[in-house]
Amino acid sequence: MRKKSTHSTLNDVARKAGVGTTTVSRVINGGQNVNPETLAHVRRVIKALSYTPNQAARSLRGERTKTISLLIPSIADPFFSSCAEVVQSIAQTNDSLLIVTATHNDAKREIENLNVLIRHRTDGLIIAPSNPQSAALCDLLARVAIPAVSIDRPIFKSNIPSVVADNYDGAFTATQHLIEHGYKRILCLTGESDFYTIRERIRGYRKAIESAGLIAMLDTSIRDYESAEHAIKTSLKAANPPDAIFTLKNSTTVYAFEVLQQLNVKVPGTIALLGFDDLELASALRPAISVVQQPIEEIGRIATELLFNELRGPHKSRKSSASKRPQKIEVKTRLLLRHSCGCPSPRV
Amino acid sequence: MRKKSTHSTLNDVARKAGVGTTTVSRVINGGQNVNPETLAHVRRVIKALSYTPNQAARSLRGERTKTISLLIPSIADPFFSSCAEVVQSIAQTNDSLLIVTATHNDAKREIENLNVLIRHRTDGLIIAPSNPQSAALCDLLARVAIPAVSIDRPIFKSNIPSVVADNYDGAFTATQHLIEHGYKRILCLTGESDFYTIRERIRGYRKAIESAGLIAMLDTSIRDYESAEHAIKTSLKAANPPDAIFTLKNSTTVYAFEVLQQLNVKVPGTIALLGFDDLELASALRPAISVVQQPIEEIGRIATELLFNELRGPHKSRKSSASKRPQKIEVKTRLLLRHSCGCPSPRV
DNA sequence: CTGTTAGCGCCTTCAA
DNA sequence: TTGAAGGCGCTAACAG
Repeated sequence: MRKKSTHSTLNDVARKAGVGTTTVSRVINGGQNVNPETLAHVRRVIKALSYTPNQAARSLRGERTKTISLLIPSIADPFFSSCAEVVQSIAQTNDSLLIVTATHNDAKREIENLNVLIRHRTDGLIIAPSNPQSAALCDLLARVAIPAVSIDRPIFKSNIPSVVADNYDGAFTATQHLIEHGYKRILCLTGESDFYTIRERIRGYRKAIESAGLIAMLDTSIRDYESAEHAIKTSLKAANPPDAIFTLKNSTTVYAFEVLQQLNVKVPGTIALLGFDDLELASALRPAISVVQQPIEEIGRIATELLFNELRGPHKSRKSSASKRPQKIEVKTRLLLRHSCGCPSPRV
Repeated sequence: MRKKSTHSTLNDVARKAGVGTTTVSRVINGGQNVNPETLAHVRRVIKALSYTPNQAARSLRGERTKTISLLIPSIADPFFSSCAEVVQSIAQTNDSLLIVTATHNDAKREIENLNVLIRHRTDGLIIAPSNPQSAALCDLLARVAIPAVSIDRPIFKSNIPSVVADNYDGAFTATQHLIEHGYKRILCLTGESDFYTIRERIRGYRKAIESAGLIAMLDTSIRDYESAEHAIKTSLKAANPPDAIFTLKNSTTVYAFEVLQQLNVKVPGTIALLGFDDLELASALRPAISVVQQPIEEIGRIATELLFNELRGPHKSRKSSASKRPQKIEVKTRLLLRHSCGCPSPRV
């Protein structure tokens, strides 16, 4: 008969302390209504046995599992890891653990991960949906009534609240800034244009361009350095080459920067550059790259607080105040003007 | 009488299907020894009820919790988030979830987090110990017999295996490289010098310097841009200014780079620069920064595989083959020669 | 203030 | 091939 587990149980403690299990339970839950001496004694035994309550047993009784989960495309991505950092920190404040899974923007993996998380009865979900339209995701989320908040991208056709950057406004403002610099031919390089965030940014760019009576120049073909090189070279050789480039995502910004550098194009002299999303070393580059900075930490913070609010106050699920839900919180971005857009270099 | 939980249980399924719980249990565990028709029927009911087994109940019976945990200083740090990415991926392969907690190199938080993880009965631990010497950590880890592997830094006085970069060798090789370039006065800028990794790198630097008959120039005062500026300015004004700088951690490298740039010092012309740890945009900077690259993914991979091996084969805990444990696996670093060290710029 | 008891959902003997 | 029953560790009635 080998021991099931190496951990001692509440029962062990009770026996060894010569008290009932209830008393021990009271002790580990704050020690209300326990004789001070008994309390001290039991505490001593607990320490002696290095007893730690078993969360599984508690969860089984219907309590929370004290875990929340984060479903993101990638953990290594600075955007999402920054987000994870604040989510974890707030989870900790709420006495909860954070489970992280990576979906790699793959709907199938997303569902699989979600199922595992459901099996583990995680208390709540923060999710950057691989596909905002996914019916399978909505169904699953609706079937198990597990509190969820989406980040970075909304989940359409569901009443799951979402916290996203104001991509439209960010791109609009950025484009306007370029226009104010006097640039007339602003080329927009997108990267995968099928993402919600990218589409929103394109919308913003378009709106600003059209409002100014300029013409939109969009290239959605950028995938890597080579495609960026091709796109930029081509546009430079055209009759009306661009005088500014607006890149819509991190990797595209880097490719564009490297290509321009490689081609010895003067930035911002010949072509200005402005990117969506901040880069770690953007200010150490020459020229320092101006960017639209997303409020990552804030997105993570708001989403997590929303989630824990939901967990604390089990909202009347359908009626009444819930009727006006499907909230979508858009957090404003910030335009970080460094040098590549044509602004004067700030002193460090 | 409100329902305890919204989830249906194995019992619900059994009742609805008109079979015993055992049969349902068999079905969800592979369906061995079940009449094909019964099996199909039960499966249908399971689907109809969107039944998902409750992991807490399984764990309570003594099974694994199917979770492993990562204790790292910070999730946002690219080094550790890259590591987390591969750990999560391997965990997934092993049908396990990954819990991540941040210690911020604070021993107290580390212990607290660990206690929570123990309460959750996590199956295993991957930990970058805040302090390799911590007795409290060792004690705790020894008391609960929970499989653990340390990364980035070893845990001394314990038989927990560790997977770390070969910091000594990396620094040694890097310093030698600078020496081969002909630099005679190589200044080493450390950052917090009380960390294991930094100390190892200092050892490597020293060894190379001394082997070459040069004299070590060490500055351990770098904490931010200002301290870096002060340190570099001071050394430049000295009788024998350095002709190369070797920085021992990421942030220090960036500070040094910015200071040199600010001071209009020609790199690598006047002073060469080489850093420990790779930077996201190191190759986009001018000059592109040469670095010692740590095998992050490999460290994460090896550590996680070690952990799951341990979990699979509950090793005869003390005797026999275990006697030669306390393994310490040192993974070789890679010298990435770009331009700042004096090497010719590689074409992109 | 304290103890007894009945499950929470699941798996695993043990019988049939 | 199937089912009944016990127990994993814990907490919340419900007595004393």
